[in-house]
Amino acid sequence: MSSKPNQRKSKKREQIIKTGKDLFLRHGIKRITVEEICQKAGASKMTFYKYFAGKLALVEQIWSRMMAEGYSKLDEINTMDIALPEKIQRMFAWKEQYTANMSDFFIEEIMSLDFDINAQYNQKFMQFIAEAQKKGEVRPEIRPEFFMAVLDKLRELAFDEELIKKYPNFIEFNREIKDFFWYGIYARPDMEK
Amino acid sequence: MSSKPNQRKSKKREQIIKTGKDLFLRHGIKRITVEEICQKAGASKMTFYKYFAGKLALVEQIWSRMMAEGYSKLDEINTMDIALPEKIQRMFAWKEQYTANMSDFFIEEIMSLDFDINAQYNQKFMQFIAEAQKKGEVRPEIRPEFFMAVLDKLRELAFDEELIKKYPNFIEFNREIKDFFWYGIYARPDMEK
DNA sequence: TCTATTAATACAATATTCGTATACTTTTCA
DNA sequence: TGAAAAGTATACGAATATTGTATTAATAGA
Repeated sequence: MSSKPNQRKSKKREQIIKTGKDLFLRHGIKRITVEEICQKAGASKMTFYKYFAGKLALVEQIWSRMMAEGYSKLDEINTMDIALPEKIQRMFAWKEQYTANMSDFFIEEIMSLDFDINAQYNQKFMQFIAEAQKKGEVRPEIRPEFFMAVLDKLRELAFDEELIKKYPNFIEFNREIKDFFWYGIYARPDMEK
Repeated sequence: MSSKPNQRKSKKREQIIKTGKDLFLRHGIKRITVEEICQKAGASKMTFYKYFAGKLALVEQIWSRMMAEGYSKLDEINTMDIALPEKIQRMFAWKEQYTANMSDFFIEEIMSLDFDINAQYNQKFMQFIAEAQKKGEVRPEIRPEFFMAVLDKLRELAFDEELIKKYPNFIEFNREIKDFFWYGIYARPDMEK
């Protein structure tokens, strides 16, 4: 009765995702062709297009899964009975480790695409802040809408080529933004670096 | 009186080589475009084509320099007053460290091209063997011509896709070949692994 | 065996990359 | 300073590579 077969469970599909992720993370998106993924994944091109509308659809699937991991981690850390600075530190630590083997190329490219999942993640993040606000860990007068606007603006910085050049890599640059964001927000800027 | 100006000393030229090397090692040759190199090197395409006939010419230049480093190291180790096994071990150690941050892609691609410099390196290597032979460290009945033939045949293995798949990466595979080569050659196969 | 899935190949439509021509600006240094 | 050398920006046709689909055949699981 199921018009769509067990597409989610196809081994080939999983193999394509796995291979694609590996290649994208290492080399970035534009450098990798569908055919290369298929070849390395041991699947034919037809199979690829059966499961994905195109290269970007695959990227979105991969990114979505990665963001899901982010969700879990965010939740996990948020549930912990520790202070905000400690949470933030742990989140950064996790993210740093998580992005350690992503090439700058990939990060830069993925930032320039905007998938729905990103918006969802933002929302999740807003909630996190709102909760911290309720606990009095973040200045209460800041509005969620302002958060969003600031986040957007800061993201725009990611396209300032000249600025980026001043950093050894994109991860460093990203950390700078995050640091500013947090230290500008947090009520006690004396937290350990 | 010099018809060719100081092309060898051009800063842009050096920058292109440096950038190209970095990108090629990380991602392999076919993935990188001339324009990308130029952009990252801060040079215009015209400048690129002024100094290099094309992408492959740049690759050859880069590879040539790397091989030159290999020469020096080979010489340096060979001059040392140590036994052959120790020399071999040091050469391997150096090569491993040297190739550690080369992507498999680059290694695979560079092997499939045959630049003159490779032949020269082979010759150098033959000399090294010949000397070891004189000292009685390698079986004396093996002829240089045989060395060459064996080397060629072993290199052909590098195109056996099926075989390569059995190894975690190209470097591992390479080590297997080298190990076979040496242990098959060396008079005392009991040398430490 | 029947049905799903996958493969192999060829293909037109597109997109990308190459390498050069042209006209221009900046650097170098005698 | 001013001529020579080095480099830039842009545009472009030609060559190549990539995409996504159609077709036909092979293969594996229930």
